[in-house]
Amino acid sequence: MPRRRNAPAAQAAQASPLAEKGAAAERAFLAGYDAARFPRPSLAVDVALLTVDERRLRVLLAQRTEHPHRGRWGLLGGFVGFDESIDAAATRVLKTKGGHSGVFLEQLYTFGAPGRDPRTRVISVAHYALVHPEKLAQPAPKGLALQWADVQVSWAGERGGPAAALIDGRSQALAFDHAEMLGLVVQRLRGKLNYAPIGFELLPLDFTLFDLQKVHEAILGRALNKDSFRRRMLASGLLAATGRKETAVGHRPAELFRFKRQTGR
Amino acid sequence: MPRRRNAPAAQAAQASPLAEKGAAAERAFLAGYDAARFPRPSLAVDVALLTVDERRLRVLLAQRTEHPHRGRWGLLGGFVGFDESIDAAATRVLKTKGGHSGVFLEQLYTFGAPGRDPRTRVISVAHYALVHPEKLAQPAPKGLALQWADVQVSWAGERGGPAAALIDGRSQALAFDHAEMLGLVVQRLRGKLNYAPIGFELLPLDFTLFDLQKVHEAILGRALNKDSFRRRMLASGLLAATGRKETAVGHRPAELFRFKRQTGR
DNA sequence: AAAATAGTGTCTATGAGACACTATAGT
DNA sequence: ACTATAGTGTCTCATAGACACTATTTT
Repeated sequence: MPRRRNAPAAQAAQASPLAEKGAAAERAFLAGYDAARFPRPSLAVDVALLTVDERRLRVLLAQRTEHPHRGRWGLLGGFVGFDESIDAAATRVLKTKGGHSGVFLEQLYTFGAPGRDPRTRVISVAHYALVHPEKLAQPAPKGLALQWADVQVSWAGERGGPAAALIDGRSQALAFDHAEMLGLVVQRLRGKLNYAPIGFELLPLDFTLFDLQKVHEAILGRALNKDSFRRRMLASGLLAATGRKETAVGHRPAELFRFKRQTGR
Repeated sequence: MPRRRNAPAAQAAQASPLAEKGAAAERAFLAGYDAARFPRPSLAVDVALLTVDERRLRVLLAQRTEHPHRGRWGLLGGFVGFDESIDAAATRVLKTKGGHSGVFLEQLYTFGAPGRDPRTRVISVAHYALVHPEKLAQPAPKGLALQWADVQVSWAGERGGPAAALIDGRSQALAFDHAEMLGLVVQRLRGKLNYAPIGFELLPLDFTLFDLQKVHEAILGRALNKDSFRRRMLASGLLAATGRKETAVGHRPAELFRFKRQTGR
């Protein structure tokens, strides 16, 4: 996403006399601005960290240790600091509450219905992050109850709706509106899979074409045609053959590929 | 978008003894919660109202009458009330500052870089709205300087980047990060055109296939194949033939169609 | 008649799905 | 030898683009 800081201030610097008068007026206005005049909602971020393991789409949940919804499972969440960007807050929450960093992370949607948090008005900017299961071995930050849950949606295609999270096969009532957030994540992923190289974020450095297909199938919730999938992926130009093969697999070993990063990414 | 209010409170009502104890503790916690402990950013919405007129994609701009960026053109914006949902705020801003209601309106992305507003920390939830040019005749709310500007992007396809707004052919420096917002709107529209019936929002009730094609071309920024476009649209099942034809057009009149709304929408 | 767009028919290129077949590892 | 998956070749079908042609209105 493009982002810019305070560009207008930089433009005001190169001032004509008229512009200088306006700039002075603006400085005076800003000096007298009282930010506390209006009551303001609190701002939070929530992060759905996803992986695909054993053909299943899974999400990392944290058990809430505080009210509200104490004891309930929910996405990784936290408040945004006053001088902290939204991206930075999401990155920090993922690291300190989920123990992961350096993974794909993207903003999803902002939830702000009054009453979604019983404490006070809280706006939450929902994010999703993707990690491959090899990285899962990392120990959870100590003192945190974390658990990977299966993601299950009751709708097909990209229709949308809430998603359920299953721990040991049992559906969990999630905190706040996190079931809606999770459903929206699945919907976004399914849409994005058609045009963005998103599957690679859920795989280790080296992977086989079948591995990649299993990731796609887990996200889409349906089986894909093997032949067509192979051709599409090889034709995409995003795969670099390593020349090496799987070992110890009980059948003919498949070739290992790597993701060929786009130029300038 | 799915939305839910305070569902957890409803669930707490059907209480087992253990759950009742937890609910009591939660009520006690909430009674003692002080929302003012942490400094909080202000929350705003911005709305890019778009139309397609004479094959050009256009956006409604408002001239700022107050600091900061007084005199500059920007999207329609305003603060979110403490008890107001984000959607409601966007609808209200579109109505009171842009004079339009009953149009397609959707959340886009949330901008929250520190310093994007010189007053104080302001988070803005960017939206976009679509209206057809027949509705444009509505008079602007009095006292507001509003102006339709041409939207111009310097990038092709869905690559993304900021967009420029042109009034009388001259590019305007937009307030805040509104050039980024506008660019993101175009990117989103181009993507959405492939799978969502978005073009109809920019057309009057009755329209010809060529009208629809012109809308698509304005959004995509490139010419489309006539034959293929016709076939695709007729095959989509979204068009209802009216049996009537254009009149007074200086050439063979085309048949008028209507948008066949999806069941349940 | 000229101009301009509407609308139809047909050919070709491309990509997905289906299916059959061969290849190569572990057991 | 058997099993399981890898990987190739070929056929069919659906769809997009290109192009040619006819149709129908106003000026």
